[in-house]
Amino acid sequence: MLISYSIDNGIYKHNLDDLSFNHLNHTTIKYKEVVGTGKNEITFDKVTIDNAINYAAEDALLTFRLFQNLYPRLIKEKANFVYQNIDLPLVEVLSSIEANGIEVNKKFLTILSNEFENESKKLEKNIYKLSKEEFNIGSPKQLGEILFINLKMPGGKKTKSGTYSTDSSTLNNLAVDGFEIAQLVLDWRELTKLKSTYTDALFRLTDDKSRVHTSFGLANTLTGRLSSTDPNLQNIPIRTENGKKIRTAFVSGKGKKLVSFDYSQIELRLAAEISGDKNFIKAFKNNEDIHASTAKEIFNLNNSQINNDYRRKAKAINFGILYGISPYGLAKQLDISNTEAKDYINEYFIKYPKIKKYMEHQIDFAKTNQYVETIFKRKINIKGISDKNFAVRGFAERQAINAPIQGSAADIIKLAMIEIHKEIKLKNIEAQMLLQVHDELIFEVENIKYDNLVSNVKTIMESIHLKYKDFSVPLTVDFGAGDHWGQAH
DNA sequence: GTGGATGGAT
DNA sequence: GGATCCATCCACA
Repeated sequence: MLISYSIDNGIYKHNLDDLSFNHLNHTTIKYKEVVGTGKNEITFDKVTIDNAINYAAEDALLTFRLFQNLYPRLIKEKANFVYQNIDLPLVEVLSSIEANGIEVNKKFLTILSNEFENESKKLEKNIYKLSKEEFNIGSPKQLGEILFINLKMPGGKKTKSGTYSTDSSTLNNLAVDGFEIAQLVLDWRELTKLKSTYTDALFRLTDDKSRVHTSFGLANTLTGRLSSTDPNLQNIPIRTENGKKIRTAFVSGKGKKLVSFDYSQIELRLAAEISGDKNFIKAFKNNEDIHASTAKEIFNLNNSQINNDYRRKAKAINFGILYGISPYGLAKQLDISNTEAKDYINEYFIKYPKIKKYMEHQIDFAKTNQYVETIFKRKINIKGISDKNFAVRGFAERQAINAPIQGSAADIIKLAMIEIHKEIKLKNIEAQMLLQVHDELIFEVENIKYDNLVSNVKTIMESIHLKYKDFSVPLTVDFGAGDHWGQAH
């Protein structure tokens, strides 16, 4: 468990009784205090059983200081709802998730690790053949010199620090131009990344029951999302074929299943809800394919005219909107001209006028208040909203647009987690919450309790927000089950 | 030890 | 020059 007390980003207190000490070697207690203009940070790292008593003594001091210095501001800044009803009760839930851990198949991890190793060794040999010399492929500096000096390839762009850029888009361009070595390096990068960051690291972090226990950060993010470390279980691969294999290593115990529930398009739904855009709300009420629906609107298509290319473009714009897109960014994303991108965005704002209003309002609000807020009034401070530098200002503006959406989604799934945790206890459902991945919750459940879990969890996730606020847009949850995470998702 | 480059997720 | 994170590696102090 990783808890911060932070005034910048919501305020938190914890009670020692709330914490599980089953996995103290995974426990980091972090105390952050900001008073006036000074910043004072005390970090307790890797608390062990031996010093738990000392830690308890420290905690009394921290709690005292918290109430003396921070609690008055908590009230004054009206952040009390989020504190009392979301983040504080979530502490117990996270503690339980961390203690549960999730089982991994160590044999399979070993097989995967060897497979990745062998494949990357082969690639290495082929890369050296083409480069005519051996070098450290993992060094961007050496790689850049090989490609752009020795082999004289075109398109060498320097990074800030003066080395040649060798990121995936650069290498991809070279690969498309027929430079075989670039594709080999991309493949090599994928395999070595999977091995070092995932298969080997996960193996190393298992306990004596083959389970891994992450630590969740409750106050590490600007928007109110959780974060996950040691290992980070919120970025397990899914996009590539090799990456997907990693998810197969996360398994359920004998006689049990892993069940995954995920919110469908929650951030776009919240954008519709917060902005009040009629067109968007209608599409969600009718349970339409939202990207196809957007394609119809902005390209003026009928049902028979929609194809994957239109849908892909509409999807990129929808996601771009959430992030406060610029025509330049969209152009790059879709590989189209700036003017074409600008046309798309203009058309978008014509069809979804309240979205445009929302964006403008967020920027105004942030300029006036130096913060924005989620549906549940979580405050998110925004720095640089009036900066003279357009890059700094633009960044702040995009934060002002994105943070309430991302943060509201975080609030909602947190509320659901708290309620589900209660419900599982109350109804004696033999199931454990294992993971949260921003819009997804994963459980391990006795086979015979599966139906009970599904009906309860789905209902809570889809309706918990209604306890506090009426919504125009429905929230929907998809679920799946299997013997491993890949199957459940 | 630390910052930069890179890349994994939502 | 699209938001939020975290881990790994290299290179340099």
